[in-house]
Amino acid sequence: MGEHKKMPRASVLRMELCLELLEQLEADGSVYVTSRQIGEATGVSADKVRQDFFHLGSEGKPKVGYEVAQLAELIRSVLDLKTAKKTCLVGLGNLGRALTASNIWSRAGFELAAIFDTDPSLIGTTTAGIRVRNVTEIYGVVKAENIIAGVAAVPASAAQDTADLMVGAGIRAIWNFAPVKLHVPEDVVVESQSLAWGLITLSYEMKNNIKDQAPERAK
Amino acid sequence: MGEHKKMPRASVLRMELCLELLEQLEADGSVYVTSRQIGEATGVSADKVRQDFFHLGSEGKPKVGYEVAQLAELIRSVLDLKTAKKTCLVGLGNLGRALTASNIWSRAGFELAAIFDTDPSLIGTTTAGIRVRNVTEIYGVVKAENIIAGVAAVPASAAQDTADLMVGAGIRAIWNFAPVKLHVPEDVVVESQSLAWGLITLSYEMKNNIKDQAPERAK
DNA sequence: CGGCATTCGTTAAACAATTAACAATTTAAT
DNA sequence: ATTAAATTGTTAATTGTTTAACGAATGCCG
Ligand SMILES: NC(=O)c1ccc[n+]([C@@H]2O[C@H](COP(=O)([O-])OP(=O)(O)OC[C@H]3O[C@@H](n4cnc5c(N)ncnc54)[C@H](O)[C@@H]3O)[C@@H](O)[C@H]2O)c1
Ligand SMILES: NC(=O)c1ccc[n+]([C@@H]2O[C@H](COP(=O)([O-])OP(=O)(O)OC[C@H]3O[C@@H](n4cnc5c(N)ncnc54)[C@H](O)[C@@H]3O)[C@@H](O)[C@H]2O)c1
Repeated sequence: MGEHKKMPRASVLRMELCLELLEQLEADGSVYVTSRQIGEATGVSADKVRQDFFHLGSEGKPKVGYEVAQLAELIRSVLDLKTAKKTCLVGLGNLGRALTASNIWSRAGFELAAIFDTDPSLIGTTTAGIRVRNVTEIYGVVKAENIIAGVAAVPASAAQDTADLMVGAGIRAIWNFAPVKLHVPEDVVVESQSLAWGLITLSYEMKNNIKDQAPERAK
Repeated sequence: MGEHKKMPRASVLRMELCLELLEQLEADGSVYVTSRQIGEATGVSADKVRQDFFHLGSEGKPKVGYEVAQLAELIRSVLDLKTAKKTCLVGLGNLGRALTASNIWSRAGFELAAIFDTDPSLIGTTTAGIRVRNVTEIYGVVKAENIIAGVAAVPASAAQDTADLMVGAGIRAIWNFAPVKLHVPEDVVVESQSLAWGLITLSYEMKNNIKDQAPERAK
């Protein structure tokens, strides 16, 4: 059985997709699922699915497949989705509000515990049951509440300052939505996500797909 | 000079980041920029920057760098960001509202031209100057308005149906936010984007970074 | 019980992307 | 003018990911 030192990033992303399917299967009462079925449903080749599970240290039975509940648990464990991670949001603009209202936090073990902004008209209001505070309070709140992760949903011009504040307060991981490279100490993890990526790649693919007479085969 | 048949996907994503920087430099009045400076600002290695520009068919001058405006134009051209692409949104929930309010469309040449939903309490209301219509009207509207792209911001259970409707109406590209693999004809481009990816990878990285005594060097 | 078909775990080969290297080119300095 | 320093375009080496292959394990069927 394969031991996993570090998993390819692409595998991690696929695990997320796979877990989503597994949870659905679990809800539907399925007990076993094969690599082929997983591939069918998620659009990933069965080979790749098995290779990914190899990285995890897989547990399937030939001819039967993988036990759904057990596999889901393994993925949650490797991705560390079970341990609770208290999180703060900085910047309650359009994006911040959407994130606040969404249900994505708990799936990955994150719990939104504080919201900060600089806008006086927002400070003191309540969103999703959380009181919005002045960003100057971040140091004390993060320490007091033991918050370890932060989301930067502020304009690009304020992103580095926000990151510095977060790092100073002791935050170890930043989910950044501003289109800039954040400079942080080595022991702080940054995951940047530009929402525009999707549109840009779509634009490029559209242009190419129209020209291609032999488009990529679905696999 | 290198001709570009197909650019690596990763390069496309970096182009987006680079373009953001170039536009800022343009606004600041800079005329030239070197690969090293671009790398510095975007967090990409200078080598990779030059390799990416090689794919584009680069135009820099040794010792001087690249002409900012010209390079930006080249990227816009290769990514096809200039041609207008009329787009519709299906599903005006939390995510849909955030997307409607955001300014990401125009940068990539997309124009939000129609909004559809099934919720009677939404149909007929106006958001961002656009009247929300019943999704049953999609066929006629897409034809009449010459809409070529669609955003699926509906629950996972409705995503494939939505995709089928879009394809039936003649849409050639789908930006999908539901965590499912959409089955579409080969000549339709799908770009799926799970917002949870960021959190999942963050979770995995946090776990690994804490354990690592020799964390990845910033490059 | 004994073959047959299926599916897994693993290894190996093919492919793709990143990093490194360097000659060619341009500017600036002496 | 000539040299020195910087930076590009491009090729080569390295690294990483995906695809393919196949023996071993398992269930199924006669
Ligand atoms: N809205 C989107 O869909 C979208 C799409 C792509 C990228 N983004 C990026 O996400 C970020 C936020 O986008 P948005 O649309 O929510 O912006 P927004 O302007 O709606 O909201 C920004 C919020 O941050 C607050 N803020 C500003 N400076 C601050 C500071 N120093 N400290 C704390 N709070 C501060 C503002 O008061 C405001 O509430 C931007 O970097 C943007 O480029 C957003
Ligand atoms: N909100 C987020 O931040 C977030 C995060 C991660 C993933 N997602 C995904 O994005 C999608 C949308 O999320 P959301 O939070 O906006 O959901 P939501 O429930 O807030 O909104 C869904 C909208 O789609 C409409 N709808 C439902 N069925 C439809 C149909 N058949 N045709 C047209 N419209 C229909 C509903 O009326 C509603 O307005 C989901 O697939 C979700 O998994 C959202």
